[in-house]
Amino acid sequence: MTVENNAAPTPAAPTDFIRDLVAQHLAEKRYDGIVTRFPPEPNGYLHIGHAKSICLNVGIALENGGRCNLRMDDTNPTKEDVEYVDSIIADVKWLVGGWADAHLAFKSKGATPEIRTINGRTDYYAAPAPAGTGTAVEPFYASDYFDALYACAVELIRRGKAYVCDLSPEDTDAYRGSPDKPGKDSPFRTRGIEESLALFERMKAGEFPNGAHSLRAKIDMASPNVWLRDPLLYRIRHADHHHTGSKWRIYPLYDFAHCLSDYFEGITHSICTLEFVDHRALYDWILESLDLARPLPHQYEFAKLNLGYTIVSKRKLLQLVQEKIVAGWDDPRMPTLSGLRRRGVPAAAVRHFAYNIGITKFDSLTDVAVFEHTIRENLNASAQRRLAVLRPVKIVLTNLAPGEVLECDAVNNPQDAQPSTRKLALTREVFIESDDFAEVPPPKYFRLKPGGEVRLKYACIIKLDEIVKDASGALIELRCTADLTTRAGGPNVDKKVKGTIHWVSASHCIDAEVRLYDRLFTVPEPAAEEDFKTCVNPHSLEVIAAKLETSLREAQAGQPFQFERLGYFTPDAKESQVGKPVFNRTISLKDTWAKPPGAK
RNA sequence: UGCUCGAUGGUGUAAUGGUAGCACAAGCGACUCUGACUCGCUUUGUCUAGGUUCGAGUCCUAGUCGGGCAGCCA
Repeated sequence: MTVENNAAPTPAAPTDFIRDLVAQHLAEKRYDGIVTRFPPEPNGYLHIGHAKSICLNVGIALENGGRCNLRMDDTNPTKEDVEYVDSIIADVKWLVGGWADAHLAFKSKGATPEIRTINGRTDYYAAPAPAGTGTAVEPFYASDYFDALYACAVELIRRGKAYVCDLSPEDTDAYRGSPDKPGKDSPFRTRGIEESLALFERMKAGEFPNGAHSLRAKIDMASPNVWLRDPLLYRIRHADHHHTGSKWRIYPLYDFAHCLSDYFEGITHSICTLEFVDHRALYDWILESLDLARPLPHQYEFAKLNLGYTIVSKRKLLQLVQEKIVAGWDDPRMPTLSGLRRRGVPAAAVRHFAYNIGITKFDSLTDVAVFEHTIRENLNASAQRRLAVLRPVKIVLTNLAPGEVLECDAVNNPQDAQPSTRKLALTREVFIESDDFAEVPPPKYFRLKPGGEVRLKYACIIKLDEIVKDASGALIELRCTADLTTRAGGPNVDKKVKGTIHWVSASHCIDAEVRLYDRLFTVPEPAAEEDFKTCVNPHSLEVIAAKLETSLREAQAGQPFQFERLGYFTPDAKESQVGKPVFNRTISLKDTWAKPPGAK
């Protein structure tokens, strides 16, 4: 069980053109209630771009007292897998948990659409699981509609609006023409209804090899919209399906399955990304061709997320996984929800980000700094502070006796209304960060330098007396004097020095592995490269052996900490154990000083 | 050069015919036992040209530039 952080509320609902439309439709009483859906294909893990869509769809449901169905858009058995189904469920629950759980809808496990008769017409309805009854639930599956979809396809054929075509895939392609040139009618376009019906049934029975026939909508081969040039509705695929097993030998295509799935579920607003704009005419055509009994859903499109220094494409992320450029879909460097979670990014921060970036139809590139800001903002409020030294340099406080232990009170989180404290042990030997010492300090260096003073946070001010090196000139230790009058309760506790640094006692600390993550790509727009893999950041992961204050030994997986002056760190959910923690750096603290001129 | 969608500071977004605002970023300063946080200040914007209007980022026309579309993927 990992510690979840959903403390920060998601900010007030934004407004955007889609929410405006929803409000308008509600005012017009176009629908009884608002139903959206999030329809991932289980062919990869969900990423930060999906989070934008989830927050939009679930957010609209939440704001309007409606629901958002989680639906597997699983019409292509050759690319899909239960591993992905499981990860999608876990990631969506994580993202929505503590925020809008009541509006994320599942169906009863094993349920298939109810078949009803409305005004003499056969109708299919896929109901959500009743709330609070404790029945087992699962996501909606487009594949649960295969029977209903088949019936709709038969109905289309009967109405003369679809036909079985025998053209090969290559010929189908050639007949389609190109955007600026009309296509050509298939010779099978005029085939009789009965013949198409019989052929379609034999396709279903598995009598033909892949590609031998297809079911096509009869629309207009000369349409300027290529998606209206008799698009395929069904293809033959002799493949088993992760959810329906070996039952089907034909599978519907996206355009046919999606609009009808929306209809079966009573979706009102079917929100998708811009690349589907051209498909909207087909979406409407299919639904309008069937004389359906209930109000029809409508499709609205928004621009998907593009994030700086990030790849937001399941296909490309899959390549990183398959080629082992990363350790898996949940590698903390991945922009997947699993990766972000493992990295220590709170779900609330992802949600906040999704709300901050807005919803438009402009294809933009969001600065990754916006995301980093929401992560820091969330963690600053929620993360307990601890002291840790990543790259230790030994200090000997010469005026402390060996074995002497001075207790110090350290604040756990200064952002808390009533900050609590914990005890830290100050001993003769301590470690400080190597960055916090400079033998030849640059200008305005506030940290430890020869003859200089610095405060050990929560302890006292120390003065550097002597730098000890070995014969080769390598640093052995720094010998300092501790001014114990500057400790809490001491007469000079208020003495000011420019620098305060973090430290850990050499005898009261633990050794732990810490993984320092940096951005996975070296360029702002890796997707725009000829080959995005050529700009993978070779320094995106550095594993170090750090010295941590002893209380960190008990850190729970998923629990966020701020290592003071360094950044936010979270025990790795897979490899960290209580007693032997392994920390992932979620994100560094903002550093407005260390940046050398001209550096990144 | 078919169809389609779009264009507001460096980035992202708001303003629904009436004072161009917010966030991030950047810069300066204050505060500080985290060079963090917080606070204050500052820089920078309506693609172009016409038109409608008392008034246009918003409406109209034309242009420019950019995105998407020709999988038996979704």
